[in-house]
Amino acid sequence: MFNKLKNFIRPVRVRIAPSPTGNLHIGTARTALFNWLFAKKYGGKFILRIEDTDLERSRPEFEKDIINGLRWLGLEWDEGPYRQSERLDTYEKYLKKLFKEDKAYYCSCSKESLEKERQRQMQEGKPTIYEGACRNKKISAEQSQLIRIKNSFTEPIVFNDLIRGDISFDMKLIGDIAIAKNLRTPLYNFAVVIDDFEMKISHVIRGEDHIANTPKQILIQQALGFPRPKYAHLPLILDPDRSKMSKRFSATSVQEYRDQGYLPEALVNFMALLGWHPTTDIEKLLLAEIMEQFSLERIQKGGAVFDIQKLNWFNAEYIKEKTPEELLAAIASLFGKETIGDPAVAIKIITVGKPRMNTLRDFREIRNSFTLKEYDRSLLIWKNTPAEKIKENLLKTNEMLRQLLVKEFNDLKNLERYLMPFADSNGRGEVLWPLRAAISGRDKSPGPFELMWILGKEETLARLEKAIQKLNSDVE
RNA sequence: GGCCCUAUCGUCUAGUGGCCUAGGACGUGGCCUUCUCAAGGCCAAAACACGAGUUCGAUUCUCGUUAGGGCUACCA
Repeated sequence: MFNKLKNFIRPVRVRIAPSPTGNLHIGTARTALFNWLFAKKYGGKFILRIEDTDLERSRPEFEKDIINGLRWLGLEWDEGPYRQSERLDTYEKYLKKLFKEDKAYYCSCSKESLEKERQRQMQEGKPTIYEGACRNKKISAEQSQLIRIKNSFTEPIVFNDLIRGDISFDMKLIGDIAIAKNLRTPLYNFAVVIDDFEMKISHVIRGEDHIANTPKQILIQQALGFPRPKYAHLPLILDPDRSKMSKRFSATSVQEYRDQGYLPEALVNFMALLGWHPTTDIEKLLLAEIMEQFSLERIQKGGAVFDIQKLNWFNAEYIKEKTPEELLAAIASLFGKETIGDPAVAIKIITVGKPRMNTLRDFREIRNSFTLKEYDRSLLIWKNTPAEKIKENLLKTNEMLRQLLVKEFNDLKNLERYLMPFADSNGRGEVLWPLRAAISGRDKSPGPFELMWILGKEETLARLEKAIQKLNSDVE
């Protein structure tokens, strides 16, 4: 019984097949994520295949970026990376097989004539197809421009998409598609079909933009007698104008988000929710938790707009969960040790700044907010309190703080316990506002105790003196 | 132009014929907390594209319209 079942249920093997013609794209990363989730959920294998058949545009540094990006996101692969450029013998073998069986032929049409034909068809309102002018011409390999496959389908091809249901294509509208430039240079649709077969891919999970390629790939599969994998086409990630995500609106590469100080947990969580939804109302989920509840049935059909606000919220949430030490390490590795300065101070800044951070990059801005800028005397005045009273309170707090040991200054709780009774008896606003204003020099800032804790005794007292002088000179 | 896909709050979505007075999250607004700003807590506004069917009953099923998107390479 079990063996019988095994004949029908193939082991789950999925792949991510990026082409190294650019940095790891958000869309590719999300496709990788869904493939990874599917593989892990069903105990299958996740395979990485680099589709570098386009020699002109493929670059090793992009491959490196893709690999680093997937690792950073925590999407480790079980097999690979395979490279199509290293598999040319295999493609040639199958190309020869097609020739031998009279299923492929050389085409000598020039790029220009093909383009002209295409334009003409479009103007006449006809579908743009290659009708097979060279099909029976017996063109030699030397005269050839490219290799085409014979499409003799008269019936439509219907395939079942796991997300969208049956999709049907009229094969007469597809024509004899190009599958290779020559025996050593396969084209995308051909290389994909060969590799998916050779790598025993069970489920092809990819972006919606590949729906139109599917009948072409099935055509090649059938010519070669390959089994058909199951298909699932994911909705696209969209820009705010609902077109396919592009650089026009926002950063499109994973690298850019990492550089901007986004955490991998946040990006993974956010990307998973672009087209998929958990089974409960809890949206904040780690990779392993998403995997637990993942299923293709819960994937949306329509495209999803990339909403940076929600990404920011996720990122802020995950930042709040980290310890200051963890954040310090992440910031140091991202921007270099020199942006941090004194680690002891940096830890304090992060502790105070954490609720204000959307990204790790915000650290710099928060750190800079502690430098004292020139400010107006009126900033020190709380509501309608007389300047004399303000000065009096400032003098008193200055005096109290002066008596504290440096060690006592470094204890945030102690600082607060020490000063609060005075503030309570003289009015919190009248004491705390001028204190905070004097130390920060700004109308908006963290609380006075936090500021003093970060700046230390010496700097705090210096700033207080300065404020008192301001009040003295202008009070006359 | 042709082919294909899609359609619930501004955005991501729940919803599989009655549990819907359409639920959650982000964002937005308000209130509370409070020395300011954040953070936090509470509350609110905000959507089934339209038109025909099917049905006792449609957000949910069917058809059409409209709107959006994708593909249309010797790129992947």
